[in-house]
Amino acid sequence: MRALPQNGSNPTLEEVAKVAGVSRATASRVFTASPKVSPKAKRAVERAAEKLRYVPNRAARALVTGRTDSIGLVIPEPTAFLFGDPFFPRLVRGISEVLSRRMLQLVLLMPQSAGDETRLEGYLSAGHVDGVLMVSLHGNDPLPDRLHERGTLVVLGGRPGASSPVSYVDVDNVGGARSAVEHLIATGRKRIATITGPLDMGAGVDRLEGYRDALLKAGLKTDEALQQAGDFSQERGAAAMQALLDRHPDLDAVFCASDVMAAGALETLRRHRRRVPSDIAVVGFDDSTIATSTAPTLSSVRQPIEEMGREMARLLLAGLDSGTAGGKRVILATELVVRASSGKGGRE
Amino acid sequence: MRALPQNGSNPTLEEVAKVAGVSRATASRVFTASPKVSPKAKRAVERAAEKLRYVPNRAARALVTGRTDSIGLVIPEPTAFLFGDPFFPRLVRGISEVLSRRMLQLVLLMPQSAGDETRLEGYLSAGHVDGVLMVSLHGNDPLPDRLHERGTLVVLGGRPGASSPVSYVDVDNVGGARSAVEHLIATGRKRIATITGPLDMGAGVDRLEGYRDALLKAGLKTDEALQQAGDFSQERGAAAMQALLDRHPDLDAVFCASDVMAAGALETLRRHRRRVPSDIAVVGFDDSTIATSTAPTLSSVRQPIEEMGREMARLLLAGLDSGTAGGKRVILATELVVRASSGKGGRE
DNA sequence: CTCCTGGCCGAGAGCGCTCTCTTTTTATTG
DNA sequence: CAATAAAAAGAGAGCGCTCTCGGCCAGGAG
Repeated sequence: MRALPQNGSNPTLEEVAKVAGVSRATASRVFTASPKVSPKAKRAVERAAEKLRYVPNRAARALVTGRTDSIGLVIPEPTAFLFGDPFFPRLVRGISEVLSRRMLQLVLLMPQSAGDETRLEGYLSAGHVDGVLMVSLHGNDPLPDRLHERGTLVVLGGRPGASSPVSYVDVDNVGGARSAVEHLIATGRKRIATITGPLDMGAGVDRLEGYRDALLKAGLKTDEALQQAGDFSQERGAAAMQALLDRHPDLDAVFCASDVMAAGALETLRRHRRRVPSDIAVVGFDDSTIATSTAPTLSSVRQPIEEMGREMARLLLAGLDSGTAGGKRVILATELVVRASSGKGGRE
Repeated sequence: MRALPQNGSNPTLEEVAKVAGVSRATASRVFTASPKVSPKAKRAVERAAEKLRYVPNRAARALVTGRTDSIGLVIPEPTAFLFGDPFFPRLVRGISEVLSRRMLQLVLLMPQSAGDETRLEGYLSAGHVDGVLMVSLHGNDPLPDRLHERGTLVVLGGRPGASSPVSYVDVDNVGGARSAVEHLIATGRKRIATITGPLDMGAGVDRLEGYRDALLKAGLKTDEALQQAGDFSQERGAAAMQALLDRHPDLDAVFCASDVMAAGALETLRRHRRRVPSDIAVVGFDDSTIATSTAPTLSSVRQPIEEMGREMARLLLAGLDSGTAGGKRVILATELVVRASSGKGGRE
C-alpha cells in the first residue's frame, strides 16, 4: 500500500540549505530556533523554505530528538457519551487551543473495549507520544498509574478514584452541588432529594457530597432514602425520580447530578402531574444544551469545560518542560445558573 | 521492582534480533508480516519481542517507508458545536473503530481560525498524515480541493458545496427531510412551514430541498413565506418560529432542519400558547439527545453518524490501498422517528 | 556429481533530521 | 596590527527502521 503518487516528493532540509547557500546544520538551526544563527543566514533560509514550501519532516525529527511533539488524548468509549452534551468538543477545543500554540499534535485514542486498553498501555508508554491526557475513568482504572510508573507523563481530567500520584484537573463538583442545593434551601425547599451519578466515579461521589454538605450545613437531615443512584442516563433518571416519589410523595425539590437525568426526572414528574417548579423544584448539573430545551428550562451547574481542557494541556506542558511528573491538582470553579425549574414557586 | 528496560529507553529491533538469535533484517520481516520468514525464526522473534516488551518505533518506520500510519481528522471549530449533540463522539467512534483495526492513529485537528486553516494545508500536504478526513464545511471551503490537487487523499463527511472531485460520505438529508414532511402531510397537516439550516451548507440546502419535494409531490404550494432561514442555533430557531407565526398565524406544522432549532421553536410556541401537537406539529432533524428531553418529545430524523464515520474511514483506506484518489460518494439512509410532537392531534 | 531453483537469511545502505565537535569568520582589545 | 575571544558555520555521526541485494543451503533435475 503505497501512498498516493507523490507529485514531486517533499523538499528536504538539504535542498533548502542549498538554495539558501548555507549548510544543512545552519538551516536546521533556523528551524529549531537556535540563537546561534546570523540574521542574514536566517533570512536566507526562511526565504528558501518559503520558496520550496518546505515543511520539516516530523518523523526524521522525532527519530533523532526522541520527542514526537504529539500528545495522546484518551477518552474511553463509554465516557464519551456520558456527559452533558457538547462536552467532548468543548474539551477538545480547550486542549487544542493550548497545544496548537506549541505546534503539538493531538492524537485521539478511544479504546472501545478492555482489550483496547491493554494495547493502549504498550502504545502510550512506547514513546509514541510525549504525554497523555485522559478523561474521566470509572472507578479505579489502573491505566493512569501504570503509565505513570512506566515514566509516561499523564494528566487526568476528573479526579481519580483513590489516592494517585497522577496530576489532575477537575471542576469543583462538591462546590457546584452544594451551591445548587443551597439555592434550593434558600428558596424555601424543605424536602430535597437527589439523583446521584455513578458512585464509582469522582464526579458522582463529589456531587453527592456537595448535596449532603449543604443539607448538613442547613441543619436538614440527610435521609438515605432521599438519595437514589443513577448512571447519568435519562432512563435511569426517570426511574430514579419514580422511586423517590414512591418513597417520599411529599418531596419539594430534587437535585440531579446531570442534566440528562434531570430531563428524565422532569418526564416522570410530568406524568405524575407534578408542576415544576411550583410543586417541586429541579436542578441539574452540567448546564448542557438540554438545559435550555426542557420545559420548564432547567437550572443547572455550569462547568468550565474549555478551561479544564486548557488547564490539562498546560499542566502537561509544564511537566514536559520541567521534566517532573508532578502530583499537581487544579480545581476549577463551577457556577449555578438559575432557570425556570427552580423558580420561587414553592408551596408556602 | 523495576521494569525490563533498565535505562528507561525502549528496546530496539536490534536488541530483539540479538535475543532471538537472528539478524535485524529477519526480525524486521516478522513485524512487517513478510512471508519470507521461517516459522521457527518467527516464533523466536515473537518471543523475544514479548520478553523485551518491544514496540516498533513509528518515527523510524515512517522515515523509511514514507508512510506515517496516521490519518488526520479535521473538524473546523464552528462545526464541532453545530450539530445535534453527540455528533462528535459518535463520528469519532465510527472512524476510530475502523482505523484501529488497521493500527492507524487518528490525529485530531481543530482549526480555530482562518489562519489555522492556512497552516493546515501545509501541514496536511507535507506528508505528516497518510490521508485526511474532514467534516462539514461551510460554503465552498477550498481546502479539500486544494489538498486533493496537491496529491493528498481526502474524504469528506457531508457533501461539498460545488462539484468537487473529492470523495464524500453523507446522510440522505433530502430523503430524511422528505419523509419528515410526508409524515406531516399524512397526518393531515396542510400549512407546513420550515426553519432551514444555513443555506451555504449542504445539509441546509438538502433538507430544504427534501421539504419542497414532499410538498410538491403532495400538490401543496411551496410558498417562500413558509420558509425561514436559521443557523442551527436555538435562538435563531425561536426567532424564526416567531417570524413564521407573524406571517402565517394559521400554520399547523413546522419542519425544523435541526433538533436544536426545533427546541427553540417549541419555546416560542409555548409562549404563544400554541399546543403541540394538537395546534401545530413539530419535527426536527438529527435525533439528538435533546429530542427526548423536550416537552412534548420531539419527532426527528435519525442519522447513522457512527456509520458515516466508519464509511469515511473505509473510503479513505480503500483509496490508500488502491492508490486512487476516487471521486466516490456514499449516501446513507436516514430514518424518521415519530414522537409526541407530531402526534395525530390535528384540528380536523 | 553438477547445476539450478527457490526459500531464508544477513549485510548494508540509506530515510531526513539534530546535535556535538571542529573549523572558520568576525569582533574586540592592548 | 597582532592576539584573543566570541560568534557563526560546517562536517559528520548517528537515531531505529525497511528494503534491496546477494549469499547460503536445501532439494530436485540433468
